[in-house]
Amino acid sequence: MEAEKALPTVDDKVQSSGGGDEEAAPNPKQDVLLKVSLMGDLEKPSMETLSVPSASNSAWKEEDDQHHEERIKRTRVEMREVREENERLKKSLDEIMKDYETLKRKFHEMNHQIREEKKSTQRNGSTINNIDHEVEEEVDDMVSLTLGRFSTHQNKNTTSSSSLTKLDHQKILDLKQDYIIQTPSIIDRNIQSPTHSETKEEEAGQTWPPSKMSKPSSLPPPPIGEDEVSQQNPPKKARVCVRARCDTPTMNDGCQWRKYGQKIAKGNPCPRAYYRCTGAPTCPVRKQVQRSVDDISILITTYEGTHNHPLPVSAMAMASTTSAAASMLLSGASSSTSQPGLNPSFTAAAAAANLHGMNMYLSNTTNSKQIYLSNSSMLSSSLNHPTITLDLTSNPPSTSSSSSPPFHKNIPSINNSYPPKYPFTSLDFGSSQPNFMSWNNNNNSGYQAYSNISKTNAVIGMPSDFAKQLPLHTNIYQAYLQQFSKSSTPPPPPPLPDTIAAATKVITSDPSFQSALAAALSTIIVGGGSGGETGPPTSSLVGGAQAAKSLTCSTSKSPSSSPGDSRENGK
DNA sequence: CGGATTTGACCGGCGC
DNA sequence: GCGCCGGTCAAATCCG
Repeated sequence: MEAEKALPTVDDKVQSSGGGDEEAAPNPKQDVLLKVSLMGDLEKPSMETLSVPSASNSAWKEEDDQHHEERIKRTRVEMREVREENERLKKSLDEIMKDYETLKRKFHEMNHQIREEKKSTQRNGSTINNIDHEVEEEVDDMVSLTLGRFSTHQNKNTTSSSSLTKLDHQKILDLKQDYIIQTPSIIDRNIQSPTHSETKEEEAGQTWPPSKMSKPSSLPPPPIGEDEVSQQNPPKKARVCVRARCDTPTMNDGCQWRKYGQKIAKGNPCPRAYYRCTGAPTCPVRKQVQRSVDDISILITTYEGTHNHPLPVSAMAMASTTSAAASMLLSGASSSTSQPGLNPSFTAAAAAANLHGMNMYLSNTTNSKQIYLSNSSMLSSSLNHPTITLDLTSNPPSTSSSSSPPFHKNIPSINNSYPPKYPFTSLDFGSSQPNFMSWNNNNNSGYQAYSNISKTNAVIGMPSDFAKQLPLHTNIYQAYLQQFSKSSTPPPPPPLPDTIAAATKVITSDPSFQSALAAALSTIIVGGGSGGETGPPTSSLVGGAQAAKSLTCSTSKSPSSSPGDSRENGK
C-alpha cells in the first residue's frame, strides 16, 4: 500500500466519524486492519501510528505537507478526545459494575432478611424455609451463571447504597419472583414455556432434549403451574444468531465444541455443521455454523441454550452476550407471538431505556419485516424458533432508512416464501450514526441490529452523545437504581403505566441484559483491542472486549468441515 | 489408544 | 399417507 494512499485512508477514516460515509471502505479486510491500528492507538499513550506519512514524503509538495500535517494534528486531537472518551466510558462501566454488585448484595440481603422474618413468624414453617433457602440458592446460581464474567467483582465494592424502602422491598420480591421462575438457564426459562419433559430435562441439565434423549421417568415432576401458558403451543428455544466475517470454519468463541453432525440445508449449498458444547457432559448448548449463502465470507453461528457450567473468561463475554440477547428477544417475543403489532414490553423496554438516557429508535416499518425474510438459510434455521441476530459483519446498516440490513444486500428477495413463526429480532449496540465515535465507523465491533417484532423494526442504537450521557447513569442498570431512588421519595409515585412497568421489569429482572449491554459497551469501548483470546482480563471491560475478540476465527479445528467440504452430509 | 470428526441412517415435524 | 427437511444418533474413521 502506498503511503499516499495509506495516509488519506486512515485520515479519512477518522474524519468520517464526523459524518463521513461509513460505506466508504470497499475492502473489509483493509478496513479491519486500519481499525485495529486505530484501536491499538487507543491503548497507547501516544499516537505514533498515525504519524507515519514518511515513506514518500519527499515526493509531496509543500502544500500537501502542510495539509497533511494539519490533518495529522486534527487527527491527533480527535484521537486524544476519543481516548479520553474511552477512559470515561471505562470508568462509567466500572461504576456500573460496582452498582450492580451493590444491588446484588442488597438483593441477597433482602432475601436473607425475608427468610429471617419468615422464621420468626412461621416457627412451624420449616418446609417454607427450606424452599426459600433453595430459592435463594437458585438465585445465586442464576446470577453466577448468567453474569459469570461479573463474578470477579464480587465481594468488592461493599459500599452499599441507602437502605431500601418497603416499596423497594416489594420490588425486590417481585424481582425475586422472576428469578424463581427463571433459574439458571435464563434463556431457556425466559424464552420457552417449557413443556413438562423439557422442564425436567433442563433441571437435569439437558435443555435441548432430542426425542430420544428425553427419558423423564425418574425425574421429579415439574413445578406446578409453571407451564400452564405453554400447554397449547410450546415454543421452541430461542436462538442467537451471530453473523461475522470469518475465513475459518468456525468462530472461536472461547467455548469447546464437538461436532456431531453436518448437513446440507435447503437453500444454501454450504453445509451446516452442528456442534455441541463439551464444557460439561450435560451442557445443553449447541450451535450451528453455516456460511452465509449470499456472502461466503460471513459465518453464521447460531447458538441455542445456556451453558450450565463455568465458562472460561474467553467464552464468558460471548455467552453472556448471546444469553442476554436471547433474553432480550424473549422480552419482545414472549408476548408478541400472540398479537400483531408492536410488542408492548419491548416497546416499553425501549421507552424506559430511553428515559434513562439510552436512546432507542423505534420505527414502525412494515417493510422491515421483509428485510429479515430474505435469507432463506437463516430462516430455515430459525423456523419455529425465536431468533435474535447479532450482526458483527462490517457492513454498516442504514438506520435512517428502511433499506435492507447489510446481510441481505446481495440476494434477491424471497421474502414471503418463508414466513417465520417467530419474530426475527436483532439487537443493535453498534454505532450506526456518524459522530458516535470516531473509530467506530465501518466496524466489526458494533452490534448492528434490528428488531422486527411483529412488524416493528426497533433499532437499538447509541446516539451521538451517548458517551457523554454515560456518566449520567446512562445504562439500564442505573435505570433500575433510579427507579428505586425516585420511587422512595414521597409521595409514592402513582403506579407506572403498564408499558413502563413492563419495561422496568423486563430490564431490571434480567441481569444478563445488563451483561449484554456491558459487553456491547465494552466491545465498543475497547473495540478490537490487543490481546489474545485466552489472555487474562486487562480491565473490567474485558467481557466485551473478549466478546469482540472472541469472534475471531478459529483456525485450529475441523478444517475438513469447512463449507465446500466434499464430504458433506447432504440428504 | 482415546478423543474428535465424519457420515449414513434414522426420527419427528410439517406441508401437500 | 407420503415426501421433504431439519436435526440427531452412532458406527466408522481419522488423528495426535
